[in-house]
Amino acid sequence: MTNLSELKQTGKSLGEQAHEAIRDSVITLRLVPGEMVYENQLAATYGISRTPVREAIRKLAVEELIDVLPQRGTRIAHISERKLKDAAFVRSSLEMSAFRSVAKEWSETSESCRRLKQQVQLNLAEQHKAQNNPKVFLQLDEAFHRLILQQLGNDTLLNVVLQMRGHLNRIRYLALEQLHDMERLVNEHEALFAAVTRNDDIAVAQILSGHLNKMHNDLPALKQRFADYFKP
Amino acid sequence: MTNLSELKQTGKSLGEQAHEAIRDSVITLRLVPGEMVYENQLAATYGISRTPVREAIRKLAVEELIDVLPQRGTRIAHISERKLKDAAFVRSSLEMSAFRSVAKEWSETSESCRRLKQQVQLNLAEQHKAQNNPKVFLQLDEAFHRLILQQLGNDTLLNVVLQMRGHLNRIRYLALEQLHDMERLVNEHEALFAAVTRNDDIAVAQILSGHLNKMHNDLPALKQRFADYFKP
DNA sequence: ATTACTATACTTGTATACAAGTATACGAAC
DNA sequence: GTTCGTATACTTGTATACAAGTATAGTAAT
Repeated sequence: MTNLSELKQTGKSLGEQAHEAIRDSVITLRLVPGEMVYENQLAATYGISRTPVREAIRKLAVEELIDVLPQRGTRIAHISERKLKDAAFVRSSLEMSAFRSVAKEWSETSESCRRLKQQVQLNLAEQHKAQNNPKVFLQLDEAFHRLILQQLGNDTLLNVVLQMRGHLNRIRYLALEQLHDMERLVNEHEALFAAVTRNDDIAVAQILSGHLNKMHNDLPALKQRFADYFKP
Repeated sequence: MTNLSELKQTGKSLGEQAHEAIRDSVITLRLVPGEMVYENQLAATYGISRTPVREAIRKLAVEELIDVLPQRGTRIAHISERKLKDAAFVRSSLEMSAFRSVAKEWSETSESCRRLKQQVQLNLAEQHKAQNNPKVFLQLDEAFHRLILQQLGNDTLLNVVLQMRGHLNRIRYLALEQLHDMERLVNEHEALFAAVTRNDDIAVAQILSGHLNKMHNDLPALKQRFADYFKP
């Protein structure tokens, strides 16, 4: 696991570092849904005091990744179908608007568009190479969406999408080994970006709409297999 | 202003109460953009210690309503045109999706739809009566949008919209006295809801799209008049 | 006068001490 | 055996003490 000295690296405050560390642990399921954790325990784990740990926990509670039970402890949030559905709706709405907007304003003469195109093409090439490595592929998938969202220049939107993806990614990590159809996902990514570069925002909406709904297929099976992780 | 004992009321923790109190002060401009505040000072104001004040401040910093300058103090965030633009985009995208979805699933036979209809009609009647009271009208306006958003049953989306509105409302409070065209806004609200109740999601999108862009008209004038409040 | 240095009085960041609420184990009463 | 009450060992909530960074005022050197 993560020990104390691992945190002492950067210029960030202990609170921020604890936040990132705990958040990552929750999303990648190293801290399993439903598990109880305690401020003292986490503080000891990271070799820091309760204060920065509390700060981290409060932020994660706002995100609904953990539940604070007053005077009783802190629980890693169960995976909630309701929350998944809601987060998917928000993410979909925002990515749809964002991608369409980027498509509408795409121009090969724009410097930023050209730079983006290079990065995306690099990313897509790596996606092809990572077909047999689900974890790497998942990160490249994330990076692809992020690259295009960044082109919009709306950090607020980007942060909301990333927050939603925190919840959605928990089930993707749950289904890591079952991550199949990677080839189809790459193809969709390529079709999506092609539509962007020819200013075809209608096609973008069409492709993206189908693309984002892929994940829900495995849900029933996952819910059965990892019943303890889900909200009753 | 708010004193200490005002906080001791409810079952909520001091941290939550401080968060609500400070947040409200920021949005209603009692704490003016650009002003420096200090944890000790706020703690003294509310008659509590620094700990719950810090908790509140961290949450507000995530929302970008305040800036924490390490070892220097805390600044009430300037009004940023960039942030306004970004927040408006996010809000618009989400309300558009939400309203359209509510319109598509509207049914007069549904119990929840009938209940909502009653509440909305009551709200619209009050909007008519509040034509000469901008502050009340603003709250009714908020309530109208909130009522319909709640019908979607997506708390996550609602919370994101409310967060965006925190930023957008600061300029509405700035322009309180100039809040004109209230009659037109009511009419738009009525047209909007009428479109919802006849399942006309296309009209909903059309009306809402124009409706949400109204606020930006006054911006240049406000920026000139309250230059200190804006980011340079 | 200007510059460079230093002391100082702030600030937030972090650790720790204390208050208060919750669940449980245990035992007495019945 | 069951129930009730109580002590106890936890937890988070809050207050305070201490550490460390920042800006500034003042002073000495030039």
